[in-house]
Amino acid sequence: MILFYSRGSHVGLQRVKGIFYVNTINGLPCSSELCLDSMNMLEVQRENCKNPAARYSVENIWTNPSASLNHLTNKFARIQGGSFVPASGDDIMEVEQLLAEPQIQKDLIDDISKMSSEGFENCLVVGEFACYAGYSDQKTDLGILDLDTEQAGNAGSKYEFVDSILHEVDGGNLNMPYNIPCVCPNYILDTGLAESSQMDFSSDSGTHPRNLNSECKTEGLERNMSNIDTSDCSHAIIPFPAAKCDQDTTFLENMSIDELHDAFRGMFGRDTHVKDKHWLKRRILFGLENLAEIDHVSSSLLEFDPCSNEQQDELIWMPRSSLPEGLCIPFTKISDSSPLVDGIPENDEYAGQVAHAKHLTEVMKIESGFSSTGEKESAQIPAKRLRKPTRRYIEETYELKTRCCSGKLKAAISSSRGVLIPVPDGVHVRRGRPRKSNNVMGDINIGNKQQTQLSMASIAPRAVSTSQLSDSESQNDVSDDCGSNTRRDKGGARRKHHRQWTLSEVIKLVDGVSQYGVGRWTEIKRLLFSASTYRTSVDLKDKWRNLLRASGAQLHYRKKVEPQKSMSVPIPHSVLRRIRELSVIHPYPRDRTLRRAEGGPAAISTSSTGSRSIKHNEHGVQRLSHT
DNA sequence: TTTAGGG
DNA sequence: CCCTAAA
Repeated sequence: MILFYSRGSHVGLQRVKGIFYVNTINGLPCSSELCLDSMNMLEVQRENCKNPAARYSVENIWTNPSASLNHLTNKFARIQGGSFVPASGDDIMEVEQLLAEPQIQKDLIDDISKMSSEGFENCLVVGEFACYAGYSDQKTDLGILDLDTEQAGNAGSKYEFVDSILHEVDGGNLNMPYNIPCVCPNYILDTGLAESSQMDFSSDSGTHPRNLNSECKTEGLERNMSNIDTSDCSHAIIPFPAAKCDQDTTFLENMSIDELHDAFRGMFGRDTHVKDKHWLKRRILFGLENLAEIDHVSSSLLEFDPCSNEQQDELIWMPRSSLPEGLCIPFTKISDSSPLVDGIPENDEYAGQVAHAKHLTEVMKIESGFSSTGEKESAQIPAKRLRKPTRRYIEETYELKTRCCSGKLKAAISSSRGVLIPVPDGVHVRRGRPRKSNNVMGDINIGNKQQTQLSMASIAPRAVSTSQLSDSESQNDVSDDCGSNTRRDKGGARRKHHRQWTLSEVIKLVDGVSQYGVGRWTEIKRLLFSASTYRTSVDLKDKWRNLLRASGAQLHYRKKVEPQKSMSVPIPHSVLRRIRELSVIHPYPRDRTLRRAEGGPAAISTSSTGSRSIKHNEHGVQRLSHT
């Protein structure tokens, strides 16, 4: 059985009584567990659910399509014969693409369908494995899952398809109301990189070379599928070791259902209610086949038991042979930093999921979750297909998280019907300039009506320190960030916090202009203002314009030297003079009229050839600045 | 994306 | 500072 993990995703597996639970994905705990027993079985189990009725398994899909399986999309790990093989980047599909582009998904489906129609039904394909909730009535077209049951005993059955989503997708009706957050944000992953590097998987890659998927393909597929391009299906197909079952089925032939159940229980430590003999036989055989190997694998893999209260549990991490370096994160790390559900009642599934989504800050829409009791399916046959949120959404969510952490929440999240909807900035927050007052929070004045729509907007007043900005350049150059919350996203944002220009900045700007000339704002910004992130090149330009005005360089025709009217930061005359000189050499306003107004004599006397004179003039400027 | 210029 | 057109 193959489960997918997206490129860079990591799955933490825990083995309990021969069943492998996927308890973490990308280091984040799963709210719903993916249970993999030692065979080709996949189960979905509610977390912390003691109710056996709420235990979902593929058995149900196999035998009872109306079983209340909640939807599950997984692309985690590649597992064959009980060995855990991380899929290499080449033969997995980008989950993001899958989720983002339905067309791609359709392509995959087309591929699979094509193969299916060409007689490759014997392959096990778990691409975008989707389990269906509320898949009711007699419509048992769960893809090849049924086919599996029917052909389990066929001598030629070596592979089987599991494509439970094809029909629905083709009908444009794919329902995935509940997504396991299999793709975890990278910025969460990043937090644990340093620690994770300590983990050593070197022995794994060497110990289990046979687990590499390339071999998986060569073992079985190329034999029977040599005539097709394996790249078409390499992401999804593995050999299914049912063939060997056929060889040994004889000794199980005579067993009754009950006996098979006993054997099943003895092997997997749990009961099954599946009545299908073929299914039971194959599973038992498969379990026998792979038990030894699994034990070997689990013992040789890195064992990591964060919760060591259960002796038999082993946390197994994927070998990182084909994984990006340093992406494995100890489970405890993440679980510590991002609690799954904190402070939320366990039985409140919805709230828990919302919290889950919030914690993951991941693009996760929850439309319908597990119902706590067990009644579920009929009520909710959601009609919406879950799509990967747009990049915009992700960014906003990320920003939201960031701002949440910094106490400056400006976006609102409103939840309706379980769908998390990010409210872009500016939708609810009135945009506008603060009134003439110095109230920096002026732009936070929000209409009451709109404020009611803010479900969780808390705009923490921040200490305004404009007046505290001293002239010491070092201080004001280093201190930034806090007030530089520039938000230029369309749709409006709050006005950038006014940052007073200090004298040092002005001098720096003047220097920059003298060095690089007027108009090279980007260059000046990069070379002189690289430290101050809050000053953009546009800011420099604006400031220069203001300086020109202030220095009276452009206002010759008016009041000549109107010294600083009411500048909060008085600019020394020397600097003003320097600005004037520069304005002569680098006339900023290209306007002819102004140019005429500012009088040419000075320009002619100091400079003759425009740009050439920059350096020449620079010295004069420098001298001026020192005075 | 950067610059110029109006607001 | 913001916004936009233009390059």
